[in-house]
Amino acid sequence: MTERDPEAPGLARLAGLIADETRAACLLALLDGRAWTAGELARHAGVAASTLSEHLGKLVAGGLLAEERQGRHRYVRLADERVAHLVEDLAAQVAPQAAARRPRTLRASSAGSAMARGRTCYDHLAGRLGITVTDALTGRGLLRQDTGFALTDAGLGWFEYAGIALKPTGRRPLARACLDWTERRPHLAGVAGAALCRHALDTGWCVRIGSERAVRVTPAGEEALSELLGIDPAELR
Amino acid sequence: MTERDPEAPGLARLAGLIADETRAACLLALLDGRAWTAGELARHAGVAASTLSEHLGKLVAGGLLAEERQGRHRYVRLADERVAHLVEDLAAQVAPQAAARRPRTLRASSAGSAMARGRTCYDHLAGRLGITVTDALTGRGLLRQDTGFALTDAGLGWFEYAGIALKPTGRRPLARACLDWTERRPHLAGVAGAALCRHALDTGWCVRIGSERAVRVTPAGEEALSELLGIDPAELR
DNA sequence: AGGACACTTCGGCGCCCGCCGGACCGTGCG
DNA sequence: CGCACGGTCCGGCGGGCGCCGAAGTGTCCT
Repeated sequence: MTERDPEAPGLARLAGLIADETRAACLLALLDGRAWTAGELARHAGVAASTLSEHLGKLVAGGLLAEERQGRHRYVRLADERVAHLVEDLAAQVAPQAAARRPRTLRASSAGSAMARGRTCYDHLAGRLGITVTDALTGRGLLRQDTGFALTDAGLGWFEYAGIALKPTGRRPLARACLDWTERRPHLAGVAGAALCRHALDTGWCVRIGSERAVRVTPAGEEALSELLGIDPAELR
Repeated sequence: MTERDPEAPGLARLAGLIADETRAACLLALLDGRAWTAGELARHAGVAASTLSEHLGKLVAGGLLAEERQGRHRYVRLADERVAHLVEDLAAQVAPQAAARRPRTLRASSAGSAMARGRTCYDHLAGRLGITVTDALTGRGLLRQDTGFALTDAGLGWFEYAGIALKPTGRRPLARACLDWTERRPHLAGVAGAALCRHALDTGWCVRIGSERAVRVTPAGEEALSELLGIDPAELR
């Protein structure tokens, strides 16, 4: 009959890179958008350094990770935004089942709630913080979600007014919806999402909690978000 | 250190479903949006019926496929639009490497060109046809791609004028970009893309070529697309 | 009723791959 | 300079899984 699609082997190989629990754990950890050392990932994943070294080799060879060697350290991060998008989407597909199990231990629950309040998702804001900002933009007519997902002209003006530069880079879309897997709702990603997140961290609207992906809104951030987007500070706590 | 993400096992399991070449071939085949019998897929993939039966069992159990049993036939199709999106995205990630190898045999090349001219991608139009229509919508101010991807108000009016109903279904976005993996450019998917494709097939603007994913524009279709979107019929040949 | 056919179940085979520990190599620090 | 340490390479082990053919079940046709 018709021959098997020629891209089937490539598809299988790509999926195979993610199909290992240890590698999956690495990719999820790297979703914070930062570079980790091989050792950190090995401890995080709970396997021997030698094992993780091989995993990194495969992920780098497969184009999912970019590496940067500094002295005796090997730093790796997600190769680009496309890979982050891919992992997000896969994780979001899994989430519906995960939503069924509720937080078990107190510690997991409180750690979970910090993450649920606000975190970074690769290079943009996510969690309730990300949703709140996205909703505020939409409610003020700066972002259009009813017929797709795009900034309006007023939205472009808002970014300019707020002093957040949006420089178009290659083919990456200016605005893109990223499905949050705790809130199960779309939030702002793409160039605009990344610029907003960077601005928020640079100007001190948010700070990272420890070395984790979770972020916290500062008093200065509350004031700025209230003024620029009419967000009630209580929503962020 | 910090514990491994709790969704790592789920992510690995999901990817594992796609990580087999035979299952990948099935998923790609099913991207045409139609239901295939187990036997058809077995012949397509070139494995024994018994082998394929087991694969289908896993894909269905994993939620990637929906099945429908009719008499002695087992029909399967992609479970929903989310799954189609996922497979598309993974395939698009693979495509860059595939683009390097050019068509080899004449037969593959001509079969490829029919697919490249126009085809369905799950439930919307893709290939050069999909791109041309998307570009025409964008050029006429009906679709906005510069700040994201969304229909404009004029675009909503166009669909109404053309007699294509857009009924919002659940959470599925009205317009969404789908990256075409032959053209490497975004084309219209989502509710609007599906409605447009269905309308095109129902009213005879396009017909399927054989039992494949490839579609051909009819003379009536050329006239309609020229009148409604100013598309030069020569672009579609 | 009987036979053809689509699909499923089962047992067995063989390969692939993730894991580890131990040896090795290079960097950085005291 | 030498030791500690991060990372890599290698051999070997074990489990998981995709494959098949043969036997079994249910459906449709004649």
